[in-house]
Amino acid sequence: MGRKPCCEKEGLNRGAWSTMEDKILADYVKIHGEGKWRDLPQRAGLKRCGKSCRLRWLNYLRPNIRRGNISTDEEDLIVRLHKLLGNRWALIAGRLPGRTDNEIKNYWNTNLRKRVLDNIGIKGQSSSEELVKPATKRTQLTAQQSSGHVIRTKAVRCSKVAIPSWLLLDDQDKNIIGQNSVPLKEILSDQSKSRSFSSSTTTSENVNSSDFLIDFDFGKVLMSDDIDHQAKDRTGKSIGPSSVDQIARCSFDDIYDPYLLVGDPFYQGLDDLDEISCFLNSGGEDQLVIN
DNA sequence: AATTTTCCCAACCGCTTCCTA
DNA sequence: GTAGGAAGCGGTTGGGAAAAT
Repeated sequence: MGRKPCCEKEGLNRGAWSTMEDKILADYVKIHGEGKWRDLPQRAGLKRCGKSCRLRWLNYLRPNIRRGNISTDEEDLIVRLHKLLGNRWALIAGRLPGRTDNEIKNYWNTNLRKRVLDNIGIKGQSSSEELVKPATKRTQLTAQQSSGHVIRTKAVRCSKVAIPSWLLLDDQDKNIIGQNSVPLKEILSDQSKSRSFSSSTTTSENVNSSDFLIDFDFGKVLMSDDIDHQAKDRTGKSIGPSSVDQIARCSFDDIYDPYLLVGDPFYQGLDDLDEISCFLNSGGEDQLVIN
């Protein structure tokens, strides 16, 4: 038994794509559009697996793909986004126009991971230019990986996000939260009733009732350039330009850092985003352990 | 100059989620 | 409500290029 293969493997081309194959695929997609990848090879006359065609299109042939060196700005953004999102390469790529998840993943694995690991503990260095590229050796990397804190993420969609009250904007902004919002206070209250909720610093009492756990399509919101909102920080001061997209951009400097460094009472113990992520992804099934 | 080692990245694999009948 | 197929995603691999010996 075993998993059914996505397509017949026999008689299919594998490995690097030829220019002829690229042309056939690009022409086909230009005419017929994306999608129906499973049927595409047969229709287009390609001896390739549908998944392979999809990947080739998305990572290489698609228009507006940016190729070439990743700028220091992009690099800095990748580091910040990775700090926030973990190995959610597709989400990270969504913030870097023209870059693909595969490219960012590769760039992270070959360039940034080592540098970030090397700089753990060195505070106050936000500029990637200050990060000196080490003479990387595979053996050194392996040693670091084995001794370091390697976090393996599960391939799950990020669909819920906790919004603290101070990040909630005005009434207009609350409209984007949607119908499925649940006050965190309620959730945590239920948690503490139904199970031993392991928290040394946090109780449901010090959760502001206007903090929300919301259903959230991160990708959609981040990709949106249309919705016009003003972001305000916890003091009410305007912190952001006037679009959600830009809020997303500025959030990593203006929201994320104070999020951890200043610390809302609720978030004070929650500086381990993985704990939050696990908790959210589990739909409350996992215990949220706050140190 | 030849060989070996290391690095990089495109492509593959398998799992999860989404969609639809 | 659910089963099955399609699509999306992240981890891993393989091979060519570059660097080191």
